[in-house]
Amino acid sequence: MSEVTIRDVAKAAGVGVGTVSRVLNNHPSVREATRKKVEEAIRALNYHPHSIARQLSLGKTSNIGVMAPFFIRPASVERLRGVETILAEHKYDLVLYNVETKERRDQLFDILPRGDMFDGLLIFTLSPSDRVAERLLHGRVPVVLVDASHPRLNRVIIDDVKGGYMATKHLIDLGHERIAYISDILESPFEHVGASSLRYQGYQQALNEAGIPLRSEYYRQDQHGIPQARKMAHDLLALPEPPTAIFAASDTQAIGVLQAAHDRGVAVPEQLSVIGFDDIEIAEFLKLTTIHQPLFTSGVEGAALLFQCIENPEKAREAQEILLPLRLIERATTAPPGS
Amino acid sequence: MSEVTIRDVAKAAGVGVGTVSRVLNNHPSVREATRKKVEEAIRALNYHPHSIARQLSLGKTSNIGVMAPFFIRPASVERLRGVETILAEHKYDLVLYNVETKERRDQLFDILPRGDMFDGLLIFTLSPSDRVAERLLHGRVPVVLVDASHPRLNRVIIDDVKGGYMATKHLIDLGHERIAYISDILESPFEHVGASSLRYQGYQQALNEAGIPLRSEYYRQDQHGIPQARKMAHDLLALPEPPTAIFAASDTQAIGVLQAAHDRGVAVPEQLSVIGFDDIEIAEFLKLTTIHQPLFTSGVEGAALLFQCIENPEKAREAQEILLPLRLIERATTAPPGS
DNA sequence: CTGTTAGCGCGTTCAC
DNA sequence: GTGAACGCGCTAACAG
Repeated sequence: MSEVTIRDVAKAAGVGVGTVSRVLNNHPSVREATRKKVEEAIRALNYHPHSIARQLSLGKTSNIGVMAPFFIRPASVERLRGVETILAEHKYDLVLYNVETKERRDQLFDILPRGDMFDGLLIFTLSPSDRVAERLLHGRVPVVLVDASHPRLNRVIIDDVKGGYMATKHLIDLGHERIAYISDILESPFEHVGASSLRYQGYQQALNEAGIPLRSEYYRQDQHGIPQARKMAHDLLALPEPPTAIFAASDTQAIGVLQAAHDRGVAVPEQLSVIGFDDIEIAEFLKLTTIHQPLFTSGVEGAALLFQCIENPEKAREAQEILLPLRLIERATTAPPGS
Repeated sequence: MSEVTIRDVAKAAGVGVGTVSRVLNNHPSVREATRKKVEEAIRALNYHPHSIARQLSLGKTSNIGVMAPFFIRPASVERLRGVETILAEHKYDLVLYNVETKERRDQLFDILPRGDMFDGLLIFTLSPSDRVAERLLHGRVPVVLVDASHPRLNRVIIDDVKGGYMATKHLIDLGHERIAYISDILESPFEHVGASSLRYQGYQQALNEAGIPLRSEYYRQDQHGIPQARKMAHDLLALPEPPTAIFAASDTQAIGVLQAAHDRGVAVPEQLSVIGFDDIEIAEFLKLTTIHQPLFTSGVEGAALLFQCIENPEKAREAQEILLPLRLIERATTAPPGS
């Protein structure tokens, strides 16, 4: 089965391949009678056009590529969902390039601009260097960044500095002064992927503004993940003068903090305030105070912008920036210190 | 950029296209000197082979298709991660077909057996009918089912009946008699996707064995999701004679139950025992007692089996069944009734 | 060893 | 309105 080609159909219907092709793409100029005949043969042979051949001939793939680090993280998944929604509308499929190492990332940055395999590329969370951006810009297909940034590329982002500021400010307004920040690794150009270090800037900014000195022992970084965050929180809580509030760069990490607090019998929010970032689904269940960012929407906007670029290539050079709003969601893990 | 073809390289290097192709696929029979020359030209022109053309010529795509309902669910994501691990080893890419409606499912079942676009297909959680299985069997590419079953297809599964039994038995052994079961919708051939109804069978079996009569008011079903589960649990808890234990068909749903208990001030596990299914990442954090199934492993095993089939086509007809083990993980949400 | 040529399956002119 | 020939970019078989 399924070795049947357009030629077989043509033969069976007693017409030329051109006619079959015209029927397939419902071209107007084909007599009703012949159309019927061809459709009959198609059904009889259970013929389906070979999409690869079609792609080569058309120069179009009907695929969208998504390059994402750790697509398993709740935030990425939520974004992907948004993307999927738009793809379905356009009858496009999704080719996923997961990246978990620096090598893989660079390899993909090298290969992907070529852009065979898909008609447009979405890059999550990985901000390209100038050199890479240049390649992307001159590649065969349009590119849109989501949760990543570069001045010359189309992008949908949030203001991470502001987000960090908002979270920290909330804690300060509550009366906290011993405020810690934990995040994934900032230095690694791969791991940090920007956001955490921008949020850190916001954190510093809020502290400065309030005249609260920065304490290096209140800042910890490690690989992303619940257990790592738990460990960092333990270290923080074991300090001679432990923080009264912890700002975690992601809700996932906030969960680790909650866990550590629980381990040590530290009451949240009475003895420790915890604020996260993202507002992933379980955040509500955990009553976690957090900074909400429009995850699903970012996928929708990114995909929509990408399709605009595909349909209208000039658009691709515009380097539009879509800034999504942030919102503080006060739930039950933050309160005045010692309350 | 990137419109450069193999012919341009050939011209630039002053050789024939055949030679360039040979260099590309590092065919042994090409003199070192010419190879150098060609590689030089390739670099100079920044040439990358067009993969679509390559695929058409080779009849091989280096893609694996994954068809999954709601790939956003933690369980699917975890499986995908397992798949990704194996794909990376084989230098294959992932084409994702998300299905959220019956129509989409049927459309994919119709199109996908054609198997252009990928060299092998993984189907998650969707058990095909006999008719579809037949199509899959005669399709162009091998298929492996993960968390889905059909006697004629290769598959990696768990014993869901047994899982349901284990969960219920655990509750019974603890002394519970008023045991409820909540799940997603069983009837919908799409939504239920088998597992929940099999687990229900296990639930009934354990009850029967213990001589505990089945109570229809103790069984609820609704769409999958935390809020829906929360509502079902509320209904259960509002019963004149509420259950003392609830078995949720998935951890996600168990979270909804926990939430409802919290809403009503019902202490877990003192006044209500809760057991889930899957053992997703947050289950540990929530101290949720649950039935652990090897999610990540199922992806690994499924992908590995698929590659075996790709390399060895006879294997594809074998309809091998890989049964993954289940394990009861006792944490802190179950206890004797009224303890 | 290497250049040339014939497909891979389909869409698309271009004559008829 | 419709059939035949060509091209998409590449690999493989065949000469040389």
